[in-house]
Amino acid sequence: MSEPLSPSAVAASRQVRAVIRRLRRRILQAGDTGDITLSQATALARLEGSDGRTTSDLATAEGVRHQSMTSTVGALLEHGLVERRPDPADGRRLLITLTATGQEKVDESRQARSEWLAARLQTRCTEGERQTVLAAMAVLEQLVDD
Amino acid sequence: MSEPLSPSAVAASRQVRAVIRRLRRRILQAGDTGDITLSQATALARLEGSDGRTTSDLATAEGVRHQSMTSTVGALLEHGLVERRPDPADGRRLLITLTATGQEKVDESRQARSEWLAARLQTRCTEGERQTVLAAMAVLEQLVDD
DNA sequence: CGTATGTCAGCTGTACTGACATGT
DNA sequence: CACATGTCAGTACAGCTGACATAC
Repeated sequence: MSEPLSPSAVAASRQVRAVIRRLRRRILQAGDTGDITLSQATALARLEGSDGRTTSDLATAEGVRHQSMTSTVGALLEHGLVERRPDPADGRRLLITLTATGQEKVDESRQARSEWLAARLQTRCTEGERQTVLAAMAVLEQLVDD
Repeated sequence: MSEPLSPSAVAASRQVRAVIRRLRRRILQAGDTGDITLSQATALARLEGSDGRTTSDLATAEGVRHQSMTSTVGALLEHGLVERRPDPADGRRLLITLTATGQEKVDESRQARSEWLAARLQTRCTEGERQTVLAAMAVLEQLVDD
């Protein structure tokens, strides 16, 4: 319990907390694209190139509860951006796929640089810096998992 | 302007967003002292070492509307963590200061929230991984600044 | 008067927990 | 039976806008 923490652990902890607070605010602030919300757009992007993913699957990928993803997917359904069909192999599952409109939306978002962070990573970072960020995210992701 | 985004920019953007969502939830969970919320704790921390700041002042510092800060400060008042006194020089202003209990809370919250992440960075990462995280945070911090 | 400060009410976005039905 | 999937209801948090009073 009172094991000494290395300077880098303390420094990294403080830095991570400060950065995620600021990043989160900026991302949410820049997230108003008009018609669909940020969490909807994020889930939509994850469906690209998939034959069908379940709500629970998406929830795990996004790190939220499956109940939360149900409402996100529900909004996408109402917008006609995704459709559902039952999994013939497992009656509990409903497979979510992009509709043609949904696919257009994904392309549109990407083309229009609706992702504030992606645009900044592109224009204000070197490839090496982006690789560093990716590596760090892999490290942090492990820490979140139990 | 309309340059295509590199794969690493798109991948890093997605990863960062997923990781900050998970980290934030874990940090909230770990720092849950049961009484005050994260935004309250953040505002409280900003009052440390101050002779008195206004809600508008705090709102600007946190990058939120003054109406939003009013409710945050209101909660802190109800908890007895801050107190208000009118500014003798300007009748519109109410100066907010920490109470003794509020100062205790600042220290408490800071400890509770930073320990979880620091401990994990210590026990589950190598020194090299911690340096990678620190490097990535420096990169991301630049992106938040205008 | 215009501007700044502060409050109140109502809304949205996001994600949570709990309870429940159903299918494997 | 336990477990996974999905839905619905209710709650919490954090921010927003609009309307208003008050003080400079």
